Amino acid sequence: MTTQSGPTSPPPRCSACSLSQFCLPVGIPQNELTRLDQLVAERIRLKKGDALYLYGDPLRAIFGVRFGSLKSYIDSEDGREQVVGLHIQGELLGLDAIADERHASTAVALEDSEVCVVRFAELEKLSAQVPSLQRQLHRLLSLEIRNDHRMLLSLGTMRAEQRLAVFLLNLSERLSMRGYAANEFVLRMSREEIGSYLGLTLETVSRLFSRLQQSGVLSIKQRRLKVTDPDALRHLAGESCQAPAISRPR
Amino acid sequence: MTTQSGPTSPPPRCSACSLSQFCLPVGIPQNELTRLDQLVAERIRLKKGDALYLYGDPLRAIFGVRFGSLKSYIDSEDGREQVVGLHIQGELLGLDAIADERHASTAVALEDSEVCVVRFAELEKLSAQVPSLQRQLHRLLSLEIRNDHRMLLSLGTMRAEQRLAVFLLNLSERLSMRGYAANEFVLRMSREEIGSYLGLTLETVSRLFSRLQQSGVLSIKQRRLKVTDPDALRHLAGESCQAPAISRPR
DNA sequence: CGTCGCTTTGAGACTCGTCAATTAGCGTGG
DNA sequence: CCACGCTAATTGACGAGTCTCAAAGCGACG
Repeated sequence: MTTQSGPTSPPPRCSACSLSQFCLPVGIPQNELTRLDQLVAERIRLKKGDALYLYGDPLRAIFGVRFGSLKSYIDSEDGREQVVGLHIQGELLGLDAIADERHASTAVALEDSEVCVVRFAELEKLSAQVPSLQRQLHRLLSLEIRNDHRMLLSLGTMRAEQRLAVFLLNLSERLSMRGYAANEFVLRMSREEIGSYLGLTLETVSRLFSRLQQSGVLSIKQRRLKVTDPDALRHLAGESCQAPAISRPR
Repeated sequence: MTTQSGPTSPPPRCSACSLSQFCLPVGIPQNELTRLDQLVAERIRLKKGDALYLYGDPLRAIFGVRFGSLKSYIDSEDGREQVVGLHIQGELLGLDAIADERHASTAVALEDSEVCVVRFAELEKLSAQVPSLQRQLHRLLSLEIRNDHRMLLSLGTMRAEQRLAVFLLNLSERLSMRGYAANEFVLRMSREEIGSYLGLTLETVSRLFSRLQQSGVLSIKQRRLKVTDPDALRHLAGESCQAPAISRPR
């Protein structure tokens, strides 16, 4: 009930995966991909609520989301939980475990999901042999750092409404890149989980949704969200939505 | 005045560096270290306030702090600044640039400093040939992710006082690992920069210092800090100060 | 010795957290 | 198929914690 469930699916193949443009295979020539296929020999199915790994578990593998979604979180001593990642199709998780070969967070499925198991020791070995794989692994590690910095910017400088707007737009973009509707999707996290992710309470999140619905920016029923005025949402998120200009130090 | 200054120092050598236990050379056998020496052929001296790189600059190298310290930060559209890193001796910076080969933050020296220049393309190449170097690079990337997650926990769940206590203890630990006094050091960041790092205003930071001094936890004169009651500080930071226990999902 | 930047301190406003009560939705079992 | 119970979500009232604005103090440096 606590840990992962489900049997292994038929052997997956990165070379044939429709998510390869988001995941590890990016930039790897077809003939090298077969070597990655051999490495990723297993998938794990998770039911909603199942844990993929727990804080402290030894690192055996990192994981790519095949379908569904997961959250990862860490706990403070006093039992509060900080969601540090929301992982959807084609995204990797478990990267924070590489440092000392133990998972530094806990990952739980937000819905029935399936992940590909990338045994890490072998991935490292292969990435030393396949430059394009090495490149992509580094890219993904760096991207994670960058995203975390963006979250720090949210939590550090933005008011509640702006944080939520930024979060929704980011999610919207990631979903639409994967072929889903940009303005109509299902939130897989509860108000409490969203709050944890954004450094807010569940009540504040709920109130914000109500208010944004009231003002016609979006409509939300349970976790079904429709963005009715994307421009307004972008405006709330901070206008330009582009990369900030070069800054002047000092 | 804006960008880096100072001439190149005599050729540095990782194999002889006293900081090698914190930096890239960790775990690399002596005979391989000479190859790293060849790669790190340059150092840059920075005066307080000098920028090492700017947001958007093409990634040429990542950097190891040889002495001194730097902050890195990103800007939001409305001109606010979020400090995302404080880098002291032996720590690497620039890792967020790997994803798209452009720096995603700006790095500025907090005091007169010197950094080693690690040309990234060559580092990648070498790390494919030296497994222990690859291992350490991955460790450092992962560690950065982990630290960012800790910061998210701070900004997301802690009150101002606790954030500051956690920050001071973390800094204290990093300094003492490098042979400096654990309970007496100089803050290289202004109240404003500390506030930015912790998601607070400079006034709040200043008030916190005053209050902690009042209550005998520390004494601070300008940026000279003395922790007079480390246990009390640890208590404020959340007791155990150990890694949290394994969490129960759901 | 004066200037400038950083820091301190105060007063008041406002956002958001807390506590509490109510409602809505959903699965379960009678 | 409906009643029940549970969890998630909503809404309100209130207060605490920070932010904002403002003024004054302090130090460093030329």
